[in-house]
Amino acid sequence: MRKSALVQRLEQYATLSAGERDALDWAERRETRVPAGERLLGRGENSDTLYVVQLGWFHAAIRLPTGARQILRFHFPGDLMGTSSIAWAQAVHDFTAVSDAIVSELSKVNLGRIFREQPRLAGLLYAMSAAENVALSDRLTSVGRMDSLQRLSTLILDVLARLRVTAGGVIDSFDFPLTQTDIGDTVGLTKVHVSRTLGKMEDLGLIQRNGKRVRVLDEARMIADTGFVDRYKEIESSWLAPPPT
Amino acid sequence: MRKSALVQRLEQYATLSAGERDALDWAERRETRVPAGERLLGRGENSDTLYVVQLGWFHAAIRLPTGARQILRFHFPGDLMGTSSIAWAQAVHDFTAVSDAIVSELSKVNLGRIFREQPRLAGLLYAMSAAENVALSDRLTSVGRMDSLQRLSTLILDVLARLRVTAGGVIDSFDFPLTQTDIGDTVGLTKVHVSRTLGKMEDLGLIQRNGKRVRVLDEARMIADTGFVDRYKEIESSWLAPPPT
DNA sequence: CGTCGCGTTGACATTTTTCAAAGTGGGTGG
DNA sequence: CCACCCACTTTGAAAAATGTCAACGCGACG
Repeated sequence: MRKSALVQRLEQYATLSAGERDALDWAERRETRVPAGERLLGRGENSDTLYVVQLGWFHAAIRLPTGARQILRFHFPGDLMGTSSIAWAQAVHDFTAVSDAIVSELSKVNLGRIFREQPRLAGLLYAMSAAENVALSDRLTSVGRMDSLQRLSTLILDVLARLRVTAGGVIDSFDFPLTQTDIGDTVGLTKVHVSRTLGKMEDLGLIQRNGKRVRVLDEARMIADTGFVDRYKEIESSWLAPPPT
Repeated sequence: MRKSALVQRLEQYATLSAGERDALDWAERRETRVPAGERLLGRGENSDTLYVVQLGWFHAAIRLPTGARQILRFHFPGDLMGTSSIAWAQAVHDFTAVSDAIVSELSKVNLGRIFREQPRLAGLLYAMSAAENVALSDRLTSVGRMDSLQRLSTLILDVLARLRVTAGGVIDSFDFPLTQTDIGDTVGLTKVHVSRTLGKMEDLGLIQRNGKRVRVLDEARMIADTGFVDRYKEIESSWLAPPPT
């Protein structure tokens, strides 16, 4: 069996013991393919399970009564999806595959078991949840207090930073599988304004586009202009005791 | 010794065992008074401890290089503050007392001990963190996809819902200790526009103001207009096993 | 070949910001 | 007790950013 993406993620932050790895392997079930564009879980549906992204992108979104949509967050391989619904019996957000994807399930009950038997894993998951919190805070700051160009810059820098974690090297271009409507729903702009602003960013020499591919040309200027901070490089776990042996 | 507000909060979600209560009492240290307007912790400062709000309001904020500020979240009694910084050695946000307040400290190391010895508490804290994520998501949705009137409505409804949790009854007015600059920094508007929009809400008969006091007159219409969902009523914890005895 | 989703562009409308000034009220020192 | 001050709120007019509506282009796909 392939090593779970969640195990790989956690191993970036701490060395896992065999027992910890086994506990995760045991808890994850039922790998499922999800084709691009398909919704994995809709708001209001019962949710007694979480999902681990093994491959591909997802997004989490809320839909307003008016039909408007806010995309809250993207989920990459190794992310635990659906934690936001853990405190309620029904899902709070929609989860939709942005690209062809594979997930495995981790039931809430099994998560409870991990909390009981593998306290350090629990702590790491807690830290990941806190990191998610900060990512949302950064997006909120961007949407609440920046203009359109800065919002798109932070989005691109953010995606770049997250991809670099798994890519293992420094990348400066990537495939951006979102439509401009999706992008607008992420940063709080209209698709029309997204189109104009991306055009302007190209004119300014900040980025270069080729179909769905985006190349970042002047990362330094984009960072200076937005105050972007890459928070994905590390997470602190020294407050957690070493694992049981 | 007074019962910790965190214990009270958790007891709303699950019946705590004596061992769980003791573990929390033991972990919390050093109550401190914080006068209104004082900053408890600034971004970038070392943070090896979390804070439990015992009394009063705080807000968590980010400051941009430009000087702009985004207020991310308000913390009420029973909230665990600083969890967002748990994955980093330095604080990520500023925490400022909105009103005169009292906090106690809960060091990260003691939190680690709770995770090891009281797995169900760990699970409850995880659920609280997930709930915090959802609250941020709701704010992001409001700022990203609603106009000024709706943003202010959701803010007022949100504060109202959170105060009702502790007030124990249905309240329809409350003291709002924020300046209009603060409010604007919360919902992504200028103080000038906040002033205008609050005036309009009064004209429309949605609210009524008296100094710093706000009375909600037409909650039904505000809810219908925003799709607001009160998520503070309950949190699910049935995926957690009963506490050790 | 036609259709459909997506991106682009233009003209115009609306919302929100900016800048400036005046009003208000609570607190403080004389 | 009064006068002043300071932070905050309110108001107006003009500017800027963003949204809306509509048309067109383009490529993928049946």
